[in-house]
Amino acid sequence: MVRGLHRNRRRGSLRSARAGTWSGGPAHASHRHVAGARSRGRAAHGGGAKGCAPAMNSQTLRRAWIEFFESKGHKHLPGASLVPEAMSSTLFTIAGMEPFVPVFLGEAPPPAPRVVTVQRCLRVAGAKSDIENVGRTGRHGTFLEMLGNFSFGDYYKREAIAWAWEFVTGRLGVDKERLYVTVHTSDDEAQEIWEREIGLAPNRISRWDEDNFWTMGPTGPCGPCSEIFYDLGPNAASGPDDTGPNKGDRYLEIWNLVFQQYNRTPDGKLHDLPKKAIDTGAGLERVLTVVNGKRSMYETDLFEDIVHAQPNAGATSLSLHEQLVRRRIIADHIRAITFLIADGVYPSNTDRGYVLRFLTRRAIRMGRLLDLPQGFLTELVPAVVASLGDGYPELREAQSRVMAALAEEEQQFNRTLARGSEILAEHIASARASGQRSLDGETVFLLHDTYGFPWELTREVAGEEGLTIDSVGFERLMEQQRERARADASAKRAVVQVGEGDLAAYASEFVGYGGLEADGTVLGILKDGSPVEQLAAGERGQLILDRTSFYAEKGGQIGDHGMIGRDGSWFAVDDAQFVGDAIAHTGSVERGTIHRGDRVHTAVDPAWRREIRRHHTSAHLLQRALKDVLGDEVVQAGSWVGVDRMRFDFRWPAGSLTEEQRTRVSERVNEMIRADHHLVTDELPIAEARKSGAIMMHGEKYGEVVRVVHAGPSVEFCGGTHAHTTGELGLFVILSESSVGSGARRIESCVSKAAEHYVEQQQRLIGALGTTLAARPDEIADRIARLQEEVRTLQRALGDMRAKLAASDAAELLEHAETIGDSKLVAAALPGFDRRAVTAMMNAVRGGLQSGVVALAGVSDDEVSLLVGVSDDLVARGIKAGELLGAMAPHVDGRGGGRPNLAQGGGKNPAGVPQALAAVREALLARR
RNA sequence: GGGGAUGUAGCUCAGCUGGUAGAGCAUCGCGCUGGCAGCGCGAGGGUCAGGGGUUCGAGUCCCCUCAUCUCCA
Repeated sequence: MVRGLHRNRRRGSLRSARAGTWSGGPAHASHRHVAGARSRGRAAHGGGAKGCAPAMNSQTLRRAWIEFFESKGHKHLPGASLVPEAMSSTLFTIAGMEPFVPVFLGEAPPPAPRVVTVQRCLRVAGAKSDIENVGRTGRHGTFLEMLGNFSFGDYYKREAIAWAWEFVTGRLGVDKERLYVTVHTSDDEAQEIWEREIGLAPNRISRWDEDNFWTMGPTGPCGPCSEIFYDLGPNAASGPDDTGPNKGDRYLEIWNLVFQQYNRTPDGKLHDLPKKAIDTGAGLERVLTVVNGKRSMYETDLFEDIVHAQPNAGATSLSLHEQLVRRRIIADHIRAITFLIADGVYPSNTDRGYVLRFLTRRAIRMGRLLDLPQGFLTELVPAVVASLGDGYPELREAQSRVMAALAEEEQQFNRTLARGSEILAEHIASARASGQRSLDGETVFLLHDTYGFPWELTREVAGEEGLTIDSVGFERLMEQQRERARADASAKRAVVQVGEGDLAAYASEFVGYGGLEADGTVLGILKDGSPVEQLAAGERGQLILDRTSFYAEKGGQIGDHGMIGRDGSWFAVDDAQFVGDAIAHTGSVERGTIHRGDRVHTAVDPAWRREIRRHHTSAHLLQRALKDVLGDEVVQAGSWVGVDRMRFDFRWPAGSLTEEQRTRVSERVNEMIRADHHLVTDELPIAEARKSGAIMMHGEKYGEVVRVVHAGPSVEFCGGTHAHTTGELGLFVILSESSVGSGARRIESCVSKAAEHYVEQQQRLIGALGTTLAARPDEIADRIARLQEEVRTLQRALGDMRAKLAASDAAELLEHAETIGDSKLVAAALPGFDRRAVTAMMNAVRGGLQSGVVALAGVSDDEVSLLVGVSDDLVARGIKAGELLGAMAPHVDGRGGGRPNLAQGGGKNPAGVPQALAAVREALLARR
């Protein structure tokens, strides 16, 4: 009875879905957060009996971790964004060591010899692989926090192992009897430390090969590792074979100690690293599980709080266990979603934005299965912030922005579902009409691929109509799609690798913040992409210097122009770009010869740099002005600074700016320019800079020391070059305001000379208009409006006149109508009639001729327009306009065709018009 | 980055295999009318996203660009 009721309600909701409203309605919305939610959640997973307080919650564990390693001389660094640096090969930060990859590779100096971090990570790389396990096992999740301690050539295996053991057994008090470790087959040293110094029995240590050799990729730093496992007990075993680490679910890996010992070169050989390093990672969620005596990380406060924050389920056919799994998946996904948006990722159809969208839509589908009210996902954001806000204060600041972006995405998905439902209904109807029992794979794929309608929903709705779906055919098409994308990606990768390898070895120092000139040494020269020893006059190439005053394109500021030279030899630079850490100066030798190893003087074109500096500063002022006028929710989404204009993209969901907003923004910037603020640049540690409230671009990662640029009320992190005072900018002008995708706007503007130039140009244009129109500038708009009105009136009058003329001409033509057999024929040549005029005449003549054939030939500009009309009664007797036209067209060197009652054609030989008209008569006669 | 779809009046959309650019709503005018989207008649409103090509002729076919939606990597 109850089940039946549920099914009916469910069906009802789907029906309304197909009608275009997925809204649960206001009745749903008012049911959120009812008191029963908490107790129901508890009861559902059977944890209600355990009344004792947890040994440690996520916040105390996070703090304990940092404090413990600080006491061992480590420097605590804040975790990096989920969005890695531009050069990274991964889409997201996937490991605690990721921000330190350049350090391990020797490309950057270590921030400190010993470092401790809590690093947020996202693991959805193989979107289909692990994600299916999320919420189902106790240890799989997409968003994770990695606890890491690092040594860069400082301490090594002995200390790393000892401290790990001390933290787990001492500080956390984990039962030693349940701990097991693994060691690499080659690593007798680690085995010995575990046995002799820790005192672990040999039967608790197992040796593995590939499982205990850590690599970052096919090449680069790598080494053996040693892992600590916790025995969850026989009840957790996944089978009789689950008797130790790496075999099943019973033994949970909580810590991985990586001993970075080698560098693997492309030939596959291992070379000893000059400085051996330690990189350890413990999953916060897993450690928390163990500390609290739970079997699943979903039973810890990190997830329970978010599961409990979810509203009550509505009508659902899912078992309690399946409901809980769905709730855990939602909890996992909303954690990832919240952090992604906070770190500056927005839902889109490419790259990171797509992964975010994928997670969002997956979570919403899960919620749908539980019949949760629309918008539930957005409402969960505060719970995530409450859960993680202590560890990540930036989350609190981002909350309203995250909710706004998520609410928009939820709405977008509802629109997608509504549209997909309509299309699906059509396909179901036609499938049923043709007596099919199943929807073919092509249809399911079309709905998914083109309209974003999830196949699970297709199956569900089709099922209600008694149809199955061809999931084999669907999966085959999906695989083809994946294959296409992969083939493309691997083809692209192969290309990128060629040519850049030689430069990666170099690093250049930028010394141009203070001045435009510097002295350096030529480290390398490239011509056509390959290294050469020298470059002679007239040759183009690239120079790599150890020190340079040229700013390489970065942060949206374009590369400098200028000269590099030594006595008598000059190289003109027209671009500067980063290649790895090296700055490549592109240009050509104007005089003499440049050799590798030359001591050279670099001189940036002062006018060039001056204009760029001013435009860069204007970007800062514009951002400040946008926030002042539109509100602080404006977030920069990229910029481009050139020598004569500037492009600024920002998140702004409310569509185009009004005229008034534009004006106010422009006025605000000019105010700041007139105030003539001095620009002050501080270099400070990142933590202090953050406190100062400077605007920081989300997703951008900075070194330990950052540059903070003050320009009056504008305070921003920035590595670019700037004007000395805002007054230098002179005048700010907005050139355009446009869209760059949903929820993002672009402003193009200019300052200084470019702005002056623009204003002059506008004045010239207005002047020219005024002269042409003989009007004062303020009269131009009115004058044009009047002219347009006049043109319209004249056109209308002309149209009427034409119609009248046509009518009288038509009357005359009708008088001359011939009778051929029992049908009438009007055949006429119309000099000066173009295609439109002939068409008008046709209408006039046909209006006065109930039954008959009209054949007209207009001639204008040496082109002939043919038109043949046949009345319906004659069409019924088999006379086709197309055939008559076919008889006419050859005489004017043309062709044509059309429908039985009206045919059009044309040709380029006016001399043939009489013959063409004669041909119609003959054709009609022949039909008799 | 690759694939699919869409772009026509202010809005929602139709326009079959190329052959005179349409409907509903909205706007304006006139008339009728005792309401809730009242009714009737009429009018204005279009570079068919932009550019190129094929063709006698392109909203329709082909190519490129842009925008939006969507899937995959």
